[in-house]
Amino acid sequence: MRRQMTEMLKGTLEGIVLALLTRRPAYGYEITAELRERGFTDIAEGTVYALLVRIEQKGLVDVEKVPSEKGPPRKVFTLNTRGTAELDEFWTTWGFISDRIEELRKRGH
Amino acid sequence: MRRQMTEMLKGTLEGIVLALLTRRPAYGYEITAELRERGFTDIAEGTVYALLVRIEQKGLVDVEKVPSEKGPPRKVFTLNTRGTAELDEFWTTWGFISDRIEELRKRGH
DNA sequence: TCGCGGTACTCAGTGCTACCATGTAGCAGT
DNA sequence: ACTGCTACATGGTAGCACTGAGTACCGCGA
Repeated sequence: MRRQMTEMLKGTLEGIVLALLTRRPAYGYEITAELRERGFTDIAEGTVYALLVRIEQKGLVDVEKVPSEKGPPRKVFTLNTRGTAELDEFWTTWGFISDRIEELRKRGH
Repeated sequence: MRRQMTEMLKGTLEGIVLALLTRRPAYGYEITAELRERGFTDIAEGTVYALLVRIEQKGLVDVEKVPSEKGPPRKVFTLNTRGTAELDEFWTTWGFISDRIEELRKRGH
C-alpha cells in the first residue's frame, strides 16, 4: 500500500469501522469485505482483526460468538454506549481537521 | 493532546506543512506559529522540527540558512519540484479518504 | 479421498509518525 | 544577572497499520 495512505489511515480507520458498526453488528471478515467494497481494497485482513482486538479491549464494542455455516465461529461485534461516545468524538476530531485541511486546499490551489 | 487527534494527524500533518510552504518559504518557528494560528494550538515545536528534518531528508524541500535579527539563524524551507509532486499526491490520497468518510458521516447520522 | 477454494480468525515482528521533555543558543529589556 | 522571546535540536516513548505466516472449518469436484 502507498505510504501516504497507510499513515493517513492511522486514527481514521478506527473511526471508519466504528461508523460501519452503527449500521448493524458485524464480524471481522464481513467488515473487511465491506471496506473493500467501499474502495479500501488494499486493507489487509490482519489489519482489521488487530483493530477489532483493540476496540474490544477498549470496551467500545460487545462481542458475541455465533456459529457459522461455513468456517470457524464468527465473532460478532456490536457498538455499545462507550463505542458510540468514541464515535461522536471521532466525528468532532475529524470535522476539526477536515475543515482546516479543506481550507488549505481551496486557497492553496 | 487528545489521543484521537494525535493519531489522525499522522500522515496529514506533513501534507498540511507542505501546503503551507506552497504559499511562501518559511522556517520552523514560523511554521509552528502559523499552525497555532490556524487552530492547531497543541502541536509541539519538537513535532514540527522533526517533521521538517524528515521532509528535508526526503528531498521535498530546499534549505537555506538566513541570519535572524533576534535569535539563532533561521533554516528557511522552500518547496521544490519533488515536494510539489508529493503534495499533489497528498491531495489525491486525502480526497480519496475524505470522500469515503464523508459518505459514512452522511448516511450514518 | 484428496486437494482446492472460500470462510474466519490469530499473531509476531516491523516501520513510521506525533508526542514529551529537555537542552542549546542569541538577543532585548529590566 | 534575570527574564522572556526567538529559533533550532534530540533522545526516548506510544500507538497504529502493515507484512507474512499460520490455524481451522467447510463443501465440492476430480
